Amino acid sequence: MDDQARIMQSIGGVSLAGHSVQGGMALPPPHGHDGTDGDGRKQDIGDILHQIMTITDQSLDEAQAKKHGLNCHRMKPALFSVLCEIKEKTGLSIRGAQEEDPPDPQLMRLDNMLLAEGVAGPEKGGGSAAAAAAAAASGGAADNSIEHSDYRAKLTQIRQIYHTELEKYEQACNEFTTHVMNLLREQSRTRPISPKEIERMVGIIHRKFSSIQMQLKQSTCEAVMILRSRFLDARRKRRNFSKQATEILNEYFYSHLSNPYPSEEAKEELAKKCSITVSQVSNWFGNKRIRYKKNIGKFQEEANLYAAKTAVNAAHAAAAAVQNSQANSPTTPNSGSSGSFNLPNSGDMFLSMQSLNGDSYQGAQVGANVQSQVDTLRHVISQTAGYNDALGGNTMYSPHGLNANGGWQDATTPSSVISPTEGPGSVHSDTSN
DNA sequence: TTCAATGATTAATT
DNA sequence: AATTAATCATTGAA
Repeated sequence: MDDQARIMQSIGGVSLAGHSVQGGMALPPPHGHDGTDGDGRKQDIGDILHQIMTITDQSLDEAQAKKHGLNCHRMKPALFSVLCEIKEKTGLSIRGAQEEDPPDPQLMRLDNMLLAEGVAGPEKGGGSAAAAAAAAASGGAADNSIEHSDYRAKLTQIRQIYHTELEKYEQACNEFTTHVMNLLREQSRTRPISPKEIERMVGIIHRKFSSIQMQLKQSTCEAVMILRSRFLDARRKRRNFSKQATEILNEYFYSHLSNPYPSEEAKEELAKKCSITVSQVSNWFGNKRIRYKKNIGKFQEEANLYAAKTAVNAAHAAAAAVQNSQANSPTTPNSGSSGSFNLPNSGDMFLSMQSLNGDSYQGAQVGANVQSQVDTLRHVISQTAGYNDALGGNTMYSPHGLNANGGWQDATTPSSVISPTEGPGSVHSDTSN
């Protein structure tokens, strides 16, 4: 009972003091009259602590009243700041180390991948538009793009899910953060909470949410990878090139048999003509070279076919070239070999064509295009010559620029003529499956 | 179903 | 970076 009375009295005192403070003047408290200022403050603090200790015993109304009283006490700000400081120090010592952790490398990887796959980042409307344009530009690639449109549709689906989920998370995170911040700010009126602490709390919340986000990103990445492996693995969805494209490629190949390495520009040209990509052209030539070299006999028929195809033009052009060189015009301009694969300046050196079937070619220096025409001519010659030298099995002759070591020397070879009637069925070395 | 043909990928090489 | 050689995975004809 006695305690209670004293408390009530103190409350009255505190309230009074508070009011006086609010009034604008920091008057000494009622108890402060008896001695020094220090004594009064001590008394104040004692009172406050006492009140805090006993506040749980009070009824709600009383507690509210007391709270108000405490809030208005003139010592409150100072005490709070001191308490904040103490908390700050202890809190920091507890978990001060993991303040600014570096960005998670795994998260970064995921982010990069999502960005690369076009899941994260800006809406790739341009991408689909470009693809559509490419499809429109190239009729042959239509089926290809249809294939990809399926992939794109699925990717867009993933993308949408990812973005809505991400947005949801973000929104939830923000909501939660503001909620917590409000709560803490509210509490900071009655509890010593420093801004730094709030900040830290926000950081913790963000970390938690970002770990959830990481899971989302991880599963999205997985989904994309699966989609990718199913749709974009070209080995699975291999399409044969159109007959036309193969034709063009073969024409080039056999008319440049001495050096079937199209320059970058030539590749681009071929790619455009065949409605395929440059790397596809490179693949094709890579495969062709190796397979041709491995089993020339098998390709003989094909070679002759394409040789015959271009024979007329080539013969024409070659004749013109020879005439030109005989007329000692030093540079042979494009002798317009049928318009196709006219290497503009393919870096081919001037070739001294001495030994075309042993004949010494007096035209000494002609351009690469002529060389290719000569290649073609060789086929024609070989075809008409009918030089059946009994290539029953794998007698490796070195036709054209293919030297004994298996390299394509652009120098001319002393090619004795080729057997045209050599059926397939020599060594089948590529059929390793 | 089988199997050669073929486009793509990969590791090694230059 | 381009190419070779080996290999993979699919296509399409038989």
